[in-house]
Amino acid sequence: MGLPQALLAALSTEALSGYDLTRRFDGSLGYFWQASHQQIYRELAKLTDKGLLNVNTQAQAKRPDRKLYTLTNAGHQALKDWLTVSVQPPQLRDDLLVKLYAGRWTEPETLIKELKAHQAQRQQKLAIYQEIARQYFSAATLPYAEACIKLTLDYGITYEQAWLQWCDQALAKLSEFSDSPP
Amino acid sequence: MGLPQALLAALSTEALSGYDLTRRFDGSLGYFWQASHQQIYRELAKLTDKGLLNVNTQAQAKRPDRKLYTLTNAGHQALKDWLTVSVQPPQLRDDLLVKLYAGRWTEPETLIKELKAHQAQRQQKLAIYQEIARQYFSAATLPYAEACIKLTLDYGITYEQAWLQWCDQALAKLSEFSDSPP
DNA sequence: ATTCAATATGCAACTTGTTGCATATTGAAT
DNA sequence: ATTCAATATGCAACAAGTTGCATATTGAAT
Repeated sequence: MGLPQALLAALSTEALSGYDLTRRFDGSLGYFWQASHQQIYRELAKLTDKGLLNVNTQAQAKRPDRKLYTLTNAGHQALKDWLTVSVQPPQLRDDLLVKLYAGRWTEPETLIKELKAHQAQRQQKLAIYQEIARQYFSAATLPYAEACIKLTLDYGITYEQAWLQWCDQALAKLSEFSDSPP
Repeated sequence: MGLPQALLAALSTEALSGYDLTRRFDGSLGYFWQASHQQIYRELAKLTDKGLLNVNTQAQAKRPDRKLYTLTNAGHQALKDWLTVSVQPPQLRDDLLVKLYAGRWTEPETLIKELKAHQAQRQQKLAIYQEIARQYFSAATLPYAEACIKLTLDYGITYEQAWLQWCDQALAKLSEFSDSPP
């Protein structure tokens, strides 16, 4: 239960189409919540049914109609209500850790290779987060709304940095069991 | 796609019943993969159908039968094969970050309260991880199999520490916008 | 001319995960 | 005497997420 709220949150400051939202979930929003366009369209229909969203269909000359969604008063209230209800920390489900748990059944080299692939991906993500922080959130003082969003970005940066730090240690430890020179 | 492998991994070193596995997922394994008993029983049936698991039903005097599961050769091979196929980093889905993203629609005090609740939970988890590390993994040198498992524990410790570090910053930042004294 | 990427939406089938319920026994606590 | 926790398994219904497919147009590239 987080996608409905993520959609409400995204639509709380601007009117967006399903397509726009899909791209939001590739970027900013997507750094802490992912959703495919199929999920988004389905959920938008549900939220509209529940009376939380308004649809404003814009006919376009030569393209499919754009359906712009905005919050109804009920939608806005639902978002505010949710903000006061406590939520649980997410459950961790990480294939890589399952692999390490069963690591005895493969060579250290296999694990090292996998870790390095993840390391490269994480480094990229971290660089992106840092670039966003530099470009959009480098002001000395931010207003409350932006400061809140910056906290999510800070989270991403802290998290990726911690992951990379752990990865370095893990690689060092595994190389102790490896025959081939590092 | 990780539950089947987590089950195979758990059963790769000992024969266990569904009930045993359920408790494993409350502890060690559960720190990086969660599953309810319903999921576990369903998946065990599936894996048995596929010929990856053997069942050895033990009639017990006055209790329901215990079904002890072990890996077949095919099951063991499936686990080994999976270890060589690369997996993707997990997708992040965190309600708390969605809340911060939409933080402008509520008071900083609401967010602070929520963060502190999560902080307490995380501190507890960290303490548990550290205690396990102290009790079972404090030897100067561990054999490969144990060293691999220790890496998953190290991950948990690094992750929770990083989270708590971020949380401190976040609380400090939010208190700047709060009327009430910290 | 044709392919390809981007724009824009959506259905259907499937897998995975959650919630609620159901059964049956033992032993300890109230 | 009765309740409660632990042991031990499972079904059914639902919600959430994934995968594959389908449609239709524009403009740029080959």
